[in-house]
Amino acid sequence: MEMVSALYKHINKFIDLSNDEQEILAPFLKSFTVRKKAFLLSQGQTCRTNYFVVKGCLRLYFIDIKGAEQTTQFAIENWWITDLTSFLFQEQSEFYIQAAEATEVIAIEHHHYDEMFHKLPKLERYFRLILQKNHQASQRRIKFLYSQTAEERYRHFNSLFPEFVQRVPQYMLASYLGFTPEFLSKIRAKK
Amino acid sequence: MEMVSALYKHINKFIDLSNDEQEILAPFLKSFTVRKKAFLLSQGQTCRTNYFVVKGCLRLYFIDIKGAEQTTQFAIENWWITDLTSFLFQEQSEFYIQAAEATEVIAIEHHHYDEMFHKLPKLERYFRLILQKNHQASQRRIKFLYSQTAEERYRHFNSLFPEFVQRVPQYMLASYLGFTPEFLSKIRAKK
DNA sequence: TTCATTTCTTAAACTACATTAAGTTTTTTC
DNA sequence: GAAAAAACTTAATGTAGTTTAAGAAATGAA
Repeated sequence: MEMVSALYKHINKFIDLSNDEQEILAPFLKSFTVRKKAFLLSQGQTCRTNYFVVKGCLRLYFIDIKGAEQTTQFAIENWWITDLTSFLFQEQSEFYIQAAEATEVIAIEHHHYDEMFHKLPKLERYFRLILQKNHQASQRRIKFLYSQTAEERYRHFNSLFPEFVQRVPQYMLASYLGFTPEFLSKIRAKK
Repeated sequence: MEMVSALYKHINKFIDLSNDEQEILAPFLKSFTVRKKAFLLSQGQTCRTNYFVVKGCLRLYFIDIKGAEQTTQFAIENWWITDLTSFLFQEQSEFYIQAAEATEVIAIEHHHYDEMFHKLPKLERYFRLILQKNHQASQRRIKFLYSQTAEERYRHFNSLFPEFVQRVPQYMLASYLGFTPEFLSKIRAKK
């Protein structure tokens, strides 16, 4: 299956997009492959792109004051990912976006963004629904961060996404869950 | 100024809403006042409403396993607040929404939600932009939670929102920032 | 204007998790 | 398939923040 049709398929889960409308959208989309560990954004650059993951896995992270990588977000199949602050205001990013695996992505450029919504107002609804899901996910994530211990967060995440836990290195997962790789080792060691 | 006009004004910062369109929207809005400490949602209820704060302050919190209140969100003037998971899927909420001060709110009911977007598709854009801001705020918040110590988070928040810090009790602020009220006292004591 | 309630403070004892450092295993590369 | 690089483990030591508990201050109610 051609890459962009994965996005059309996803959009059609939320709104009805006719063939004509797909053709209007097409020129705004660029699809390509990134290999494992390649960067789509680095600290200091302006984030010019919103990425849709067709296949594979991207992660958003920053380097904290102690020099450690802090992964704040993963994006797998059918998720969008970007540094929204940098993307919206076209200012320097403090984040990196990196491929955690070889990944197929579809990109929409910031300089096309307004035009795209202008030509296809229907997409307002699609992105509203996507952002609503995002917001919902954020609310749940904050709740877990505030109510569970490190060990509970790991066990909970592991029970929700057992296959995903296998896909990424433990040090990425540890920082995503808010603790150190050493502590994750310790948790896994018992039982 | 009448309450709902505060919302129209806010909407008009993002999209153009004609007088006619305002009249279409009006029947979907209910505005009222809640007094300090009153609840708009309690754990176990289904969240049927999305709230817009005209004036005052609402907070979203839950009770953790140890019985402590964990404030995960505040909403002040011109912010929307709801338990999105409960609101979207009309399932039992694990949260409380409580007035931190006497508060003027505008409410949109879940059973009007789809109809509202149907009659006023323009609002898709408004809510997309609002949710985009939300998502951006979430990304920044997660970054701060992952990179700063409790003390740094307090000082940073305090420098960004000095007036707000005065408005709410310290125990709400402490849990919002992810630590105990006792620790906040300690931080404030030094210097 | 007093009594009750809520909020804030202080300090000692405790703990979940971080840090450091060295060694081991796994994966990648050529 | 050997060497290098990346990822993971283990364990001792350290610390930021919690817990508990009691008292003080502020706020609210009658």
